Amino acid sequence: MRNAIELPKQFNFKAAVTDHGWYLLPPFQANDDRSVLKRVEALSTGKIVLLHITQNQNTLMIETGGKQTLTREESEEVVRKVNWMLRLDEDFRAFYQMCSADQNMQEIVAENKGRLLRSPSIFEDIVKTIFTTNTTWSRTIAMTTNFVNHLGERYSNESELFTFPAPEAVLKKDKTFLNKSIKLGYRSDYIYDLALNICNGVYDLEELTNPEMPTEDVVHKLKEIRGVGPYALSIILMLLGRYDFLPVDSEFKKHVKNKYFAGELPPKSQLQQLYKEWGEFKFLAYWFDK
DNA sequence: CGCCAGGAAGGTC
DNA sequence: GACCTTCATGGC
Repeated sequence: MRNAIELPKQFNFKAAVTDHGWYLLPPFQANDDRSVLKRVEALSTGKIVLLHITQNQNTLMIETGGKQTLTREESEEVVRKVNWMLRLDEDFRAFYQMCSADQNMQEIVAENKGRLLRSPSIFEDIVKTIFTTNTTWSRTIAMTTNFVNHLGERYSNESELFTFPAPEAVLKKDKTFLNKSIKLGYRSDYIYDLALNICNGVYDLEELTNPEMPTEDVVHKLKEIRGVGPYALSIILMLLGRYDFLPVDSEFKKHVKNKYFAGELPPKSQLQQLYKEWGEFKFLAYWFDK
């Protein structure tokens, strides 16, 4: 089955997919030349589909694998989720205007960059962000792969592909399982508590996707999540389309130390002042400064 | 063995 | 606020 979405005039498929590392984490996968993005996704009806997403001129083609036929509602859900993942509705005009005025950011406008891939659900993005803290990228891939393969739903009988687990699937196991089998280490507590608070209705993550909500309110709610500190907060806000906060981590420090401070790291207060002229686009300014 | 990896929590002062 | 220690795990 096939769905088509008309793309914005300024759109770069490969950049949107690969300018952030999420496409390397299951259930996302890309082909060798990164012209196709795939993903197993569970729809709210319970049907599990394999999405095959690619660009054909000014149209985004979404094929759902196999012989499956989708109802109208299921098709609409697929389109809605792909729209969110690739940020097709996000308005980059103000950012591009600032880039146009900066000699070092001309490429961003010329190549229609700025969109960074995100997961269909904010739960998945928060979990994956916690998997990036205080560890290496290879461990992040390992944790995500274990998490998906042990707790996700299988695409089909012959398949080794799985969905990203719902919070309910996490609660079917205990923290020891998360620790020993999925090897989340001390993050087991964070992930279990997050899933528990979602299922209990303590957290309403969907409201965080509402663009009308003031950023300070989103920040306040995200800070309540154990495992989400300043770095993770910045990443999650970026994934929600809010670029006000810098992800000041070891990678950020390495970058600015070499590029702006001749190998000598300045005090923390000074780090937070970097890119401040970019206002609500500080994250993107840093991200594309690399 | 110790140190660190795209940190964060919980504690002290 | 600024600092300190501890937290699993794996790579080196």
